[in-house]
Amino acid sequence: MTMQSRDDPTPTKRRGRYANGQQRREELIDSAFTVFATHGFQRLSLRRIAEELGVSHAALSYHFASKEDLLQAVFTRQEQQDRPLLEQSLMERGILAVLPELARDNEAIPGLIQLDATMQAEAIRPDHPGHEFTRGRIDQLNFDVRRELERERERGRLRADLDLDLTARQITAMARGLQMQWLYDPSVDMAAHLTAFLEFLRA
Amino acid sequence: MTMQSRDDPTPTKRRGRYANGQQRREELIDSAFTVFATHGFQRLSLRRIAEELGVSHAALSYHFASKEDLLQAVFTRQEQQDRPLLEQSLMERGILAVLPELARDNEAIPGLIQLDATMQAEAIRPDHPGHEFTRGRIDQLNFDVRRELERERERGRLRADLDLDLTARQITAMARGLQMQWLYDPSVDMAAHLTAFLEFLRA
DNA sequence: GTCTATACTGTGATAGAC
DNA sequence: GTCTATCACAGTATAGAC
Repeated sequence: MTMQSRDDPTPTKRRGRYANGQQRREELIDSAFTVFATHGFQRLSLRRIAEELGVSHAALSYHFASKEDLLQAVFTRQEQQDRPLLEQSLMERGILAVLPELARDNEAIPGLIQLDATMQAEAIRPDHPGHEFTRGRIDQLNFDVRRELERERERGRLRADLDLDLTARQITAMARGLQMQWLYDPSVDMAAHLTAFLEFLRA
Repeated sequence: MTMQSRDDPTPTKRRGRYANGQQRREELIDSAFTVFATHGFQRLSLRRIAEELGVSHAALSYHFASKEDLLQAVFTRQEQQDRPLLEQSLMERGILAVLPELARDNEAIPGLIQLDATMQAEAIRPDHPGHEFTRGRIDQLNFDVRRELERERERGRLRADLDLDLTARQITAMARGLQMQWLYDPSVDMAAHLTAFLEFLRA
């Protein structure tokens, strides 16, 4: 269950209409990723983003079907980049130890966290173009967390009486809520709040 | 500490420019409140809202300094309406019992919950006109929850080893996160997740 | 005082020139 | 393939009718 909700054309070429616009697209995704992660993305608009990337807004519109498409590409890129290292950490130390660290790491990329929170809120509308994508990310996260909790339980590090579906959702919900509060007040210690909660879950 | 962040002119009259536009404003707030709570507010725009209320968008702009001003007025109205009953419930049964009920009540007004979530995400930008207002609401909520937790502790219903500031934020964060997930999937049982968490806190 | 009519700026999207 | 030119719609502001 990988839930690859993005269309992924074979890396070399496809999509008939153009020969290798794919490569240009990848370049733009990388640039956008960097801009969002560092510069912080205040006042997000296609024209402003394009300006940062040194292209026209229409050029961006050519490479990405919509603004939503661009943002989704950035997130998919991030996920793919972080996945290997994350899986390794989880395997070695378990989610109970890794989760607070993830929260701390996120403090280094406020722009992406803000973008994520904004996207998620905007896409609540069922007819929003990014609705299914975002819903899929939420489900996938809950699924992944649940799986990691199972592993912890197998290792005897988790209380035996927990409903793992429920617990997974509690964790992802609290993490989300803490992110929002942290965005409004950077002195909020996301990791500390998560750690205190995870203590309740330990065997 | 009431944190009355709205300007509140004396009920009778003030504001020099008009004699009693205040009353018309109140009417519009009531109508808007009803529309948001029931109709669900999909595709929010001043023109669309005005259409629902049976006035022109310019008329709305006359009574409210900005779109943000209108939305804030709606939320302030809701808070003032619910406050007395809420305080009574809290006094009688305590937050540990009332919170899950509140979550259930919220399921009856998805439009307002969605509006709330959207506003909160949009106002993350420090230069957003609603930033301070929203930040104030978050702080106020954490403050109120913390106070109620203190009461529960005094009544001996709460574990003695809890950091109440931290616990309050855990609660509000999880509640927020659950709301978001529920907006994407109405089968998510917010009350059940909250109840299970509050169990950890009981003496 | 309240509202209609109108216009200004900035947004995301897109048809068609190159 | 790429990007210019243009579009429809957003929030906001204001002039003037009533």
